[in-house]
Amino acid sequence: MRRDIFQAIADPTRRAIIALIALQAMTPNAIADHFESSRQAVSKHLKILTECELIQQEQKGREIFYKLEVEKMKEIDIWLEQFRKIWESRFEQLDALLFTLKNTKK
Amino acid sequence: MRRDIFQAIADPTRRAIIALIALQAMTPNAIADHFESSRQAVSKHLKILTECELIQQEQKGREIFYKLEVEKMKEIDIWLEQFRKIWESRFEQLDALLFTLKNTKK
DNA sequence: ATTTTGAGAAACCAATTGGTTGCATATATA
DNA sequence: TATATATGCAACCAATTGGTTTCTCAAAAT
Repeated sequence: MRRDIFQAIADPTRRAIIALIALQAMTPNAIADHFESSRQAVSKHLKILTECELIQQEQKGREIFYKLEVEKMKEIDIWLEQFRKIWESRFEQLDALLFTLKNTKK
Repeated sequence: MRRDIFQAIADPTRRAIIALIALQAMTPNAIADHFESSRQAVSKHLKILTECELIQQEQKGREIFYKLEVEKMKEIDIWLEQFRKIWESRFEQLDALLFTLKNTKK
């Protein structure tokens, strides 16, 4: 069952977890405190995020800190790149149009 | 049942459809020709993409052309922004470190 | 006018998902 | 040493998902 980053970020709770631990690593219990759902539900989300290497574990005694592998997020950025090209070129086209209008007005 | 862009791009077929019609609008049949699955399956994907306003319909006779609303993709870009800040600041930190090493070496 | 074609809608189905509860295990703490 | 705490794992469950087949309707083509 191949995990995929796009599937991982599809769930809103998972996106919230990612944002939560983006700045500092946290334990499952600490993370679960921020949500309605149970620790086990959060743990399942953490498992999915770990499987697609979006987060990493760091064991400290009996606690496990989960930290975001922010580099992995670049994969989404790379996928977006193709569309960014399109919306930017449209913007340039609009820009060129405005320039033409401005100059023909004189 | 609130549709969400992150859920929409979670499915690989849907991502492929998005990429396919990014440059030119296409009919369901034309799109389905590019995939293994049936036209009905593709139509369901198109429905989901329409519901979250990632694509738009243009009726021409009995044909319906689906075109990408590329602006909508910016929503993902905006969400990514917070993480881009983090990975860029890390890069700057690394940059600063390399700079320090280089200068202390002398 | 009849037939073919493009497409949405509905009914159905197996697989997956997000969640729960209960249990097992290892590490702290009393 | 006995107890409390942190966590993972497995079994189970209802809801959702991605898919199929069948049906209907409207627009072209014959």
